[in-house]
Formats: sequence, C-alpha cells, structure tokens
Amino acid sequence: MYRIGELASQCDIKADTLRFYEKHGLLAPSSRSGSGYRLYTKDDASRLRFILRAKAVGFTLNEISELLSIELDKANWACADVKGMVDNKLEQVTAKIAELTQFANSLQSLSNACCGGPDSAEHCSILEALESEDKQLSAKNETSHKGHHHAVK
Amino acid sequence: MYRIGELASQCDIKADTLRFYEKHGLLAPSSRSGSGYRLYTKDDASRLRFILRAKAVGFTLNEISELLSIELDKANWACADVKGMVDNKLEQVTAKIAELTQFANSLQSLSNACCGGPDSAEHCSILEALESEDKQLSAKNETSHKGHHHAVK
DNA sequence: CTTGACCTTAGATTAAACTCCAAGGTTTAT
DNA sequence: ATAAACCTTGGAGTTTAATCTAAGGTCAAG
Ligand SMILES: [Zn+2]
Ligand SMILES: [Zn+2]
Ligand SMILES: [Zn+2]
Ligand SMILES: [Zn+2]
Repeated sequence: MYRIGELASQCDIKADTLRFYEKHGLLAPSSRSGSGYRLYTKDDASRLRFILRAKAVGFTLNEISELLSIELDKANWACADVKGMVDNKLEQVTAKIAELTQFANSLQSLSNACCGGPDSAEHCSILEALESEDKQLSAKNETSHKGHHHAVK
Repeated sequence: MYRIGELASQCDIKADTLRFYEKHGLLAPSSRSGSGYRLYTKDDASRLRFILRAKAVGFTLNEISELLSIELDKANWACADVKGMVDNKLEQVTAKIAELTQFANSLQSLSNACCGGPDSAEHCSILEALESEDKQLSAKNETSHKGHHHAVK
C-alpha cells in the first residue's frame, strides 16, 4: 500500500496529478486509511503505469479512459477496436505533423530571406512578406542574396 | 469602410473572431458608426491580413502582437530582432514535430503488432504492450507475424 | 508537545483561440 | 410596418492537463 506522495514520486508525477486522475475517473485508490489517506495497491500502481505509457504514445486522458474500459473488459472488445483507436490517433498525429511541417517550411523561407543583421527593420524581408500576399518566399530561396534592401555586412 | 460581418466574410473568419482580436488588442476598427457599429478601413483590413498571414506560418496571437508592434515601429527594430522571432518559432515548431514523430513511431509499432481482426482483444498485442514495460514494440516490427496470440484470418 | 512533512477538501487559475449565448438595438427591403 | 439580416454588450463555455490555494487534519521524531 502506497500513500499518494509515495506513488507519485515513484512514478515521477505530483500528488496533485493523481488526485486529478481520480477526479476524472482514470484511477481511484483501492482504499483509504482510517484517517482518510488514499492507499494505492500494486494493481493501482500498474494501472497508473498503463496510463502513463498511453500518455507517452500521445493519447489524451479521455482516450486513455476508453482504453482503460476496454482493458477491463477485454473479452467484449475486438482487436479491431483497439487497433482502430491506435490508427485513429496515428492519423491525427500525422495530420498535426503535416501542419507543423508546413509552418516549419514557411518559417525557414522567411528566415532565409532575412539578413538578421543589426540594421533597421524598415526593409526587412520577413515583415514585407507578412505585409503583402504577393511577396511570397519560396522554400528553395536559400541561395538568394537574402532579399534585403540594405547591405549585408 | 466595412462593417464587421463584411470584413469577416471577406477574410473567411467570423465576426466573433474580429471582436476577439479587438478585445485582445490585435485589431481595433478605426471608427464606429453613429449607432455604434464597428467600421473598418482598408488599413484595418491590411492589418488583419498581416495577422492572418502570421497565423498561417504558426505564430500565436501573443507573438503576433509583438510582431505588430515591431511593424508599427520598424525604424527602432533590427532585422536581427525579427529574424530572431522567426528562428525562435522555428525551433519550437521543430521540437514539437520531433515529439509528434516519436508518438507516430510508437503508434505505428503498436498498430503493426495488432492483427486488427474481429477476435477478442484478450491477447491484443497493443494492450499487452501498454500493460508492461518489457513488452516493447520495435519500429521495424512490420514483418512480424503481428504478435497476436490468436490466429489471423 | 511541538515542529515539519505529509495528507484532506473544494474550488480557482493557467494557456490558447476562439465560439456561443441572451437580450436587445439598427438597417434594409417589401 | 414588419420581417430578415445585421449589429451591440457582457459573460459563459470549450478543450487539455494539470497546478495552485486556503484552511485544516495526521503522523513520526526529538
Ligand atoms: Zn536585413
Ligand atoms: Zn530582415
Ligand atoms: Zn489480434
Ligand atoms: Zn490486437
């Protein structure tokens, strides 16, 4: 039996987090001491580790709730259900990566176009690009003479 | 002069969003009609487009506020400042991509290990992997016989 | 028997970017 | 004149995952 602080430090999380998980139905201690302290069993600890592993692969707490309810009633679920959740998540993650990659490419183009020097930003290519649609930066702009209108040191 | 709904539909956002931007100091209409309607000028519209372009490359609204204050006082800022913000953001975005790529890899491994069939999840490799540390899935697991303990159709 | 570390609760706060609502005033067209 | 479409305000709700606060009980050591 672990008290909340013990289990928390064992798993490198805060006691607050454990109370939060309890409030949201992810993990309740199996019992309480006479004075009301939460007491977690080894099974509770395993369940927590399941939660943390699922978090580590990107599932949200809501999704982990679903996963836990499957876990407790495996016989009534199919591999297809479980794999479906994983594939679904993978799709979301992949979509987010695509969006961020777009951002990264645009940012890289902006960065490439700017000299980054100490001179006034009055003709900064980054600002100009944000000001008007037409002044787009291409991703292959790396060898440009930095697009600036002032001399490069 | 555009009314809020006009400008919003022109830029493919909602009037609510414009009010939100105003409340957060990003964009205020230059004037109001006698009856209190917001009236936006062409300059206001340009500023909005600046905001939307900055959003499209991944900046948060707070960062866009900074960018806007530089934009309005270019002479007192250097290219280095602007490029610094861009490079900083690029670093953040890159870090997030790395994290998500980790997630994607783990999820792919989990997915690869599961047959995804209609049989009971009692021996589902995904669940087993989440249950215990040791049963890790490798990313190169694709050619495995799906790790399941039940027959594949 | 007191100090310090630990525990309890309910509820507020954080960040991000909207989105929606109610209750009412204005414009425009028919 | 009346309906439809638009506008106003303040404030609440959404999502995610905690984190923090206040006010107080419990426990082991010295
Ligand atoms: Zn420059
Ligand atoms: Zn520049
Ligand atoms: Zn299977
Ligand atoms: Zn399976």
